[in-house]
Amino acid sequence: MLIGEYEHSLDAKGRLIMPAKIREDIGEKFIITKGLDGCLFGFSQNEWTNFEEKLKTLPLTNKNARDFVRFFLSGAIECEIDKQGRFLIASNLREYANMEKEAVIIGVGTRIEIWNKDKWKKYNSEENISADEIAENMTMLGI
Amino acid sequence: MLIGEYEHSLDAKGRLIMPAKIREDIGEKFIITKGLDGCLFGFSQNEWTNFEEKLKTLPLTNKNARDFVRFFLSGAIECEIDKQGRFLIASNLREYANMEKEAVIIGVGTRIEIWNKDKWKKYNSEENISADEIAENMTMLGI
DNA sequence: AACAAAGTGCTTATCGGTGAATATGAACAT
DNA sequence: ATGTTCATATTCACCGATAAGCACTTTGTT
Repeated sequence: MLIGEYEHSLDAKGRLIMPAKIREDIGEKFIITKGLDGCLFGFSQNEWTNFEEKLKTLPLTNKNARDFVRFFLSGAIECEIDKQGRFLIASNLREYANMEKEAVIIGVGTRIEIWNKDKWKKYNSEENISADEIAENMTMLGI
Repeated sequence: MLIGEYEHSLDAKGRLIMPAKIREDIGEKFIITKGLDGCLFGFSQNEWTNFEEKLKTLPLTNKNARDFVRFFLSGAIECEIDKQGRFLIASNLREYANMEKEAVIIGVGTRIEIWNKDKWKKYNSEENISADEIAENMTMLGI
């Protein structure tokens, strides 16, 4: 189970440290893709192959399906954690998520998310994340 | 599994580098053909025969189906990757996809797609996909 | 035969990715 | 407080992938 929030910084070549506590769970090789709200998603191999299998079944003839598959697969890349615990974030993904220097990695259960630090702070300070409100919405989901 | 997004440029003779990370999966010889949404499709030998099989099952009696099959088969050409990792895009296909200089190759699971860079950027900036839609689809697929 | 156009192959320079070495800092035990 | 260990940050050097230019070969046309 992926949890926690970790701050780290990219080096000159766009590499980022994978927090020690997450390394085990995510595996030595894992996949990152474009995510929602301007962050990047990171999946373990297991979670990812699961997802791929489902994408494969979508029909080529349906435009919506094509768009969806293109978004995730073209945005995806396999990463490997090097001996020093770092991994490279491909330049197009760095661009997509506005990663320059300071980054935040958070664990969200089945995946991790990688954020530009400022964006993450801002996202948290906005009132859209009042805990009360979230709690209220949860009741609808039956929790 | 073909994934990722790679930018490269055609040389004066219409050759394009096959990204190193894709070369293995697609094979030394592969097939490209006209694709949907104004790009070119590229298949490994295996995926191509797979695709052909599917086309074969379409009913000859249906005009739509006949058009569909003609579209893909008439445009198809076998390509070979040279010692320097490049392949030639036939002139009729270059014309079809408006390939001049800058190109983008993306992996989409069972195939690659080759886009004119500007066209690809434009495609991405259009709201083909909204975050909500993606989120919705993700839940449906159980991610 | 002469020429143009298209395809193929080679060479070189540059840049990004990769690995190693070292420095910094936090956590913990003595 | 001191030293030890582990995790993270930073810098540097090297290597391979790619871009670009050029030359040669093949093919087709006049």
